[in-house]
Amino acid sequence: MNCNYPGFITHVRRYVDLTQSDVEIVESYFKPLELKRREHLISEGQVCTSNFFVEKGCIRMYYVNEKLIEQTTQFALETWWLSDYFSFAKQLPSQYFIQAVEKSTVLAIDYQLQDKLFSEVPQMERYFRIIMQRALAASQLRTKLMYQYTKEEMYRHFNTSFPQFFQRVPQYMIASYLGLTPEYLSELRRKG
Amino acid sequence: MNCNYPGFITHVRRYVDLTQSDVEIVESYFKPLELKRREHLISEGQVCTSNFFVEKGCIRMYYVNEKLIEQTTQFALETWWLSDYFSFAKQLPSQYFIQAVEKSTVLAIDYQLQDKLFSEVPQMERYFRIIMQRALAASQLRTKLMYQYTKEEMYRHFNTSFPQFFQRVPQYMIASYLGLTPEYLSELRRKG
DNA sequence: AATAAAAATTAAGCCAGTTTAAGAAATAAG
DNA sequence: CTTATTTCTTAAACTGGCTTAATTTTTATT
Repeated sequence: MNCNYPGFITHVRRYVDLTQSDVEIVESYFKPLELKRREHLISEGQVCTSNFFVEKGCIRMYYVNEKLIEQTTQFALETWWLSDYFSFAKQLPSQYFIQAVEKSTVLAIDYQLQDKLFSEVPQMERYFRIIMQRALAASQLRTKLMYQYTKEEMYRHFNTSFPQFFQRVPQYMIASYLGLTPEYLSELRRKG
Repeated sequence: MNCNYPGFITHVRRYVDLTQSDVEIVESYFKPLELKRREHLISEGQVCTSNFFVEKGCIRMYYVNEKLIEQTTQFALETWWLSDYFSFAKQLPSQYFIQAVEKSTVLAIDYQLQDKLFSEVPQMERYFRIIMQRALAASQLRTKLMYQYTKEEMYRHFNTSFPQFFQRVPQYMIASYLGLTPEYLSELRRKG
């Protein structure tokens, strides 16, 4: 395949057809970002001007709560999109940080350029329609898990569903994402 | 405006342009449903074949938990879309019920017809891309509130942000949606 | 290899919110 | 208007998970 971002183009082609010339146009709209571990894509107070696609690595979104603790609200691994969609859609300041959890490669599409891309390659509007719907489905599923599981069950579910994740991400971030304290997560791990 | 579903067409036109002939095509794809209070649109085990737009009234999505209690996960008022997007996108059985909370008018677009609509009126693909992104933004906001607020704060926030809602919806549904027991909600209301 | 900084563990005390159970009030149905 | 059903309230006992604080382990830096 003749393209610069094979992970990304393969992903797009799972949902829509792109000719070779489409691929070249599409790629020209995306900016690759090489991120060191713990490097930030955006910080609280900035407008989230881009939507981010994870080519390689892992990023997270978090905010800092009133006790000055980082509360992780989302992770994104390879082939996942992540953004503060409120800030992105309205171009208003974000309350979040978006940060690389480990060394990562991310593709960024700018809010300002999106519409131009859609008019040049209409399939990309379809691609994003499908991606947004899929993200919404994932979000509904997660909401259901948060209602139906106890904190202990959240841990066990997450641990058995994504065991590799525990190797890649510090425990305190996982604890925060699951809605429990690091101390309690530690207790649950000991229990086995 | 010359159309059958003015609430809906006005909403679409907030996001994309439609000619009069577009309007006629679009409307032909939607099925109006008149619902009595407590009438169901879908039940657990069925495939959620439609995406629902609330013209008038209020609908909710809920599942029945292991204690046989109805757990409400979402409400939709006028101009909001609601569906089980996992079941809808994959055409697999749903774990949810979708029900009218009060007498309602809903427009349904069928999964099977969606793609035909998008090829006839491409602006509708754009409309749904925007709607899905907006729903995702709302979902991210809600997730943040669930992390940062205590149950008492959830109640107070909801109560001051949507006071009319308390008049329209039984308290036990609201309690469930906010993630607290009806007993505790009652106690909070007494406290004022 | 030595030092500093960050992350994870352990344990005791505590409390926000649940559970249980019974009764009162509101709404719907005949 | 009467009865049945659904919804809401009250209160006491209970507990899952948090807080606090001190210690150990791991990771990063010089």
